[in-house]
Amino acid sequence: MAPTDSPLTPERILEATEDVLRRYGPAKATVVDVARALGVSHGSVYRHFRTKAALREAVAGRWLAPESGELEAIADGEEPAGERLRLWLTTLFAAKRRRAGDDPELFATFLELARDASTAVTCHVERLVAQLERVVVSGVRGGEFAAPDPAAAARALWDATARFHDPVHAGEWQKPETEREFHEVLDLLLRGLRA
Amino acid sequence: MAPTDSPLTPERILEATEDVLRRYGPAKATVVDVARALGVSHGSVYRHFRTKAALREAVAGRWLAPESGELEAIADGEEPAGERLRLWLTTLFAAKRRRAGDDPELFATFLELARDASTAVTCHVERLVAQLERVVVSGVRGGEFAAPDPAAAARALWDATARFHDPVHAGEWQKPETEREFHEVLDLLLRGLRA
DNA sequence: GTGCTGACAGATTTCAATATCTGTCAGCAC
DNA sequence: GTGCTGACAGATATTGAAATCTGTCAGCAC
Repeated sequence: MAPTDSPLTPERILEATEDVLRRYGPAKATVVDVARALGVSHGSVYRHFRTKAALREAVAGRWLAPESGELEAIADGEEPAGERLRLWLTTLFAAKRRRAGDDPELFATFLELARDASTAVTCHVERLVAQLERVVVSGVRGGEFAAPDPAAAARALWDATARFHDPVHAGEWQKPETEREFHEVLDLLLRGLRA
Repeated sequence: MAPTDSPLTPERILEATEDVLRRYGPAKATVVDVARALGVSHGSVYRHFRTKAALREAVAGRWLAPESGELEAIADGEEPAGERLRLWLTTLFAAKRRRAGDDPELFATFLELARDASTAVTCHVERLVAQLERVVVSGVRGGEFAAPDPAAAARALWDATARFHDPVHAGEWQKPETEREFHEVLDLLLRGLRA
């Protein structure tokens, strides 16, 4: 790739890293590849990101942010808590499934990071469980849900739907019966929460 | 290993295969190793099992059988359905966790087979979900549970507890908070089932 | 000083030669 | 005939030498 006159920013490095990851996948992508794509030496990349791991974390963070944003809008919406919960989980599952299909290489990166309990992924999960907790709390306030410990209930909702959002299960998401199984689990969980 | 005078039976081959898998793990264990342990040529092993995959399947079947037996006794017991369901799932989780710790190499074999959707593992899961369904049906009969479609409810119970029985999650089972999280999920699911 | 380069040491990965394994089968021993 | 052996072809895994990568840093250009 030819050198550019624009300055080398973290932002530009992250974009190039995403491209490289998409093209080569997490196993083959190297820092040298990223530098080559930017037309700079790899030493310059290390000026902005201390390690290769930090770079991958940053890419994952950028990739995860829109997901958590979209869900936040639902979690803090105006519908009844039951509706919101159903919509939130359905949207989460749909987003995961879409991205696993559209961006398999980036998704593989994300799966590796999840395996190592990376900071970016852990924080993302904490944010999402906190959103769930807000929905549960508002449902309890409105008399729609009964939950002595909303934080525990939110965590239980997260754990009970693991098969539909944990990337290790991504291979099963394509199967036609999965959609039905997801809704069965959702119904059972909602019945368990109702006052 | 010195040759024996006793005849070469499938049973003896399976025992030797278990030993070899325990010692070398699924990645390194070979049919030649099994034959060596038995003091015969590897051609003799192929007389009893058509392929290496068939041999691994048979080992997995033998390994899985006691688990499904123990759970069957609980599923078809006399206690109230709620108690039975709680005990069944708790026993399943405890058994998985124990075996993942005691026999890591054999457990890794089992994980590989689960990944490939092997016949032995698929049948095992079907047996277990059928047991769950019997518990749900008896709960509905006794007026303890409400479930329009017991088969779907059984499947939902299985899917919602995936994090606590699916071998891909085995790494998380050691964490101290997992026991509590399991019971939170269990409580939520039982509340969802109650009439 | 600021931003980048390119050479470097040690760790990791690649590649091709070599060895081992899987699955088959003709044939030996009983 | 029955049960096993051991050699074989093709596929797979191992190995060690060579190439590449990661992360550092002295120094060049501006």
